[in-house]
Amino acid sequence: MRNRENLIPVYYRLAEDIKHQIESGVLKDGNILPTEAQLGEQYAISRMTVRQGIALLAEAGLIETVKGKGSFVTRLRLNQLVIDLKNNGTGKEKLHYKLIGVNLIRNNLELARELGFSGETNVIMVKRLLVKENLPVAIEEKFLRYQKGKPLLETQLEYADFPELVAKHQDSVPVRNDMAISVSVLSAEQAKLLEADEMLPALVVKQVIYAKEDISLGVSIMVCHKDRFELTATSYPLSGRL
Amino acid sequence: MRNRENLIPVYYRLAEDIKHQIESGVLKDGNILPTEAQLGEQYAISRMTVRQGIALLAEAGLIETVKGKGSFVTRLRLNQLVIDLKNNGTGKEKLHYKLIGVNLIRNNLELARELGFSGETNVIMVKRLLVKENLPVAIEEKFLRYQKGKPLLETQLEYADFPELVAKHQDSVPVRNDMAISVSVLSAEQAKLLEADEMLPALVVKQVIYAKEDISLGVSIMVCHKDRFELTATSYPLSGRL
DNA sequence: CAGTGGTCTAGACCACCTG
DNA sequence: AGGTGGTCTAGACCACTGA
Repeated sequence: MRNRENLIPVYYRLAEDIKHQIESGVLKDGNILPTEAQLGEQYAISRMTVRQGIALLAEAGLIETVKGKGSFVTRLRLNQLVIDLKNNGTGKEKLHYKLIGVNLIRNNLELARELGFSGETNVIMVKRLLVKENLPVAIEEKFLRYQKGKPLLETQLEYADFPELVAKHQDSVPVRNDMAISVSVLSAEQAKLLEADEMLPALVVKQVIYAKEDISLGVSIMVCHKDRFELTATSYPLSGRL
Repeated sequence: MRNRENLIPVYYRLAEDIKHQIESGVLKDGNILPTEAQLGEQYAISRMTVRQGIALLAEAGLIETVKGKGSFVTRLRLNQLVIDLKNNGTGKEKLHYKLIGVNLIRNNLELARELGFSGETNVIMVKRLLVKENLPVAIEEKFLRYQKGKPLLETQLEYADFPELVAKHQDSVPVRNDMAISVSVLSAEQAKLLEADEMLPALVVKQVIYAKEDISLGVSIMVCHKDRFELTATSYPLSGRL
């Protein structure tokens, strides 16, 4: 059964059929799917093509396959949410970045150790303000390993997001980004920058970018105005494309 | 080149080889990979097997393939972080759940509309306290569509996490979970439950569970003590299994 | 036009699970 | 032992890209 008249691939149709059966409750959590051979017969397609469809469903988290047993419907992993740092902040309005300052902090072992920058005691600190419609939204402080011969370009400082900035500045390849979300209150200095009251509660987002083998490449701390910034996440991307 | 002596599949070795080339900087962002035919020749394997390895890399977000052109190294999507609601909270210590109350709120159109429960005006509200080592960590309020003949069992109320609870209580299949993270201050009542001071800043995590076609099935609001709860996320799961 | 990735086949052998 | 999914092959045709 080659893919004639209709442009969408057969394995994709198979995957969608099963997906709809799951979402409508025909196939329930824990149910076993027909075997790959059976599905191949039903759809009159070869087993490898069936497997391609099965793989899509497994990737989306709708089913799990167990060697020697079969494929089983699983509850979607709705406990895993994806937070997309782009399209995040406060609505669709464009954010502007206002550079406050760039410092090279030399030989501060204390700081370097705190940032996890083993073997490097010179730290670059970048501080900038996120502005939306002339209203300050958050303060960003970024700490980077000093890297000889890799200057920070003006344009990078103004526009690049954090993982991108690290990638541009480092020879090492960033492979992981860890995030911690917590709550604080604004200091006098922070309140002034954000044009808000001191002691106002604030959302604090800390990121650490790692190269392979857990080598820390950079740390970013965002202090966000509580009424002008909201973090959102959704489970959807994990089960996307189907 | 069948898979002899070594137990790991060939396509997996291929994927790991390329992964290491990317992580060590041999292959850089934007570089094109050898064609599938070339890789097949290099590794002395068939093209379908090469494609299996390529698919792994694409799934992990390390490369992107473009029809008619080739496969290209991409920067990892470190802007997408995954929040895993299990293993989240405050360390590895086990959380206990203390049920505060269950209410059936009848014919409250205002509330039902606010929750997005179209066509259903009866709402079940579950309130419970998250406790760690005898210290209250967060207050949870869950709102569920009333569903005839689907009682909430004691055990579910005590242990089930929110998406699971919704799945158990509803006939509809949950397919999406949206989350919003914001900041608030404790009310007098909340402060009392959390054994904390009134007006203390608090992390607020709101979740909405949907069935297909954006039908809202349930809403959960967690108010977390700022010093006893921290949300963490990592980019790792998206690029996992390699 | 030649080259690329995307789809698909009809086989094969294997490792794993269950009765 | 018989059934399942996991791996792999050696072909084939297609749609898309670029020169």
